[in-house]
Amino acid sequence: MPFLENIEYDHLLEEFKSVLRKNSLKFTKQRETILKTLYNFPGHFLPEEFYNLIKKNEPNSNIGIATIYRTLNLLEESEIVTALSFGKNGKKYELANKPHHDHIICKNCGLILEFEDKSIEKRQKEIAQQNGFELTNHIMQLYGICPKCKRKKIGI
Amino acid sequence: MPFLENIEYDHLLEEFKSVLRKNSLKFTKQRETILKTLYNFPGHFLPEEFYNLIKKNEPNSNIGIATIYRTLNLLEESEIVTALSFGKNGKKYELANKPHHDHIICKNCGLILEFEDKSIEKRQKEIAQQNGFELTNHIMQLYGICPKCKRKKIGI
DNA sequence: AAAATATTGATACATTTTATCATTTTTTTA
DNA sequence: TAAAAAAATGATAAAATGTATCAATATTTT
Repeated sequence: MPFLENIEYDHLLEEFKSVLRKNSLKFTKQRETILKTLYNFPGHFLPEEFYNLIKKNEPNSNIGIATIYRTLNLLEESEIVTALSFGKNGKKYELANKPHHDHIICKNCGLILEFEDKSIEKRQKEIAQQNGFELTNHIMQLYGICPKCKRKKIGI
Repeated sequence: MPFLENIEYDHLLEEFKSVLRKNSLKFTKQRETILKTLYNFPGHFLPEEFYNLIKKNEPNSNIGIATIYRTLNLLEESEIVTALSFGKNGKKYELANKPHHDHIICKNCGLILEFEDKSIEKRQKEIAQQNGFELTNHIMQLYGICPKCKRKKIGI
């Protein structure tokens, strides 16, 4: 049970519990399993991928797909997970407790890299202000061809 | 028939025809109507909104919704239109023949403003290079609360 | 421990997008 | 320019994705 000794995870768990309390929601086995899985599997998952991941790794949990959708929505609203939406697919979810970052995505193989850039963030804030907006968050995705696919000379 | 004398539109049309020729596709009334509508109605439309717009403005065209989807996908692949995807809705389409720009979106009322920023574009290119990517395009969407909604003090 | 409240899984339903296919339109060919 | 070839169309079935419903169950409050 490495989780019980993991400060980072414990912190996350407390944050989630706090959100639940504030909204008079309940802390359930399913919600805990979902959070734990998000923590243990860094990456970007569609709800369905997530569902399968949990079925495989927590065979006894028996979580319904509806609960996956419900919980991911809840976690997104609480800003504990971030949703990425691109391409033909629906939204992909990832834990938001890491420092903010954006994504570079390979149009050929779907590889996703993460990066962050303070100078861009700063400009974004300025631009929002210039337009009278109060900036809450942003999405930035760079698309291109990754080194591997470039070598393979695969066009799009 | 102002289109016949409109250089900008003619150019767009030629571009479209060129894409069609290259792919052994055919230039049809429906495809022309869709391109024309995109040109005449700047904005960001869902396929369904687009469908209704055409039904209203070109009552004789009688285009099926499937053709709207098919043509928007084709135009997107050809980079003649750009698709924006955010929130719970599907993709919104707009003509891509204007200078590149990004979007600020109000989380409350859905208002979309456009902007461009050369310094961000430059950084993006650098970041892609640092990661070995060949950058082809990007999406950047800033989210926040627009001035009007701020005044109304409507939270999210 | 009982009552109150919220959650769950299963699944029906809704919505959005794509696939199918007979018919029509466009383009090519001779 | 008419016939043949190729592709597109509209209608609609089917798939894909996400949400709502509801009886049963779990959690929290009292």
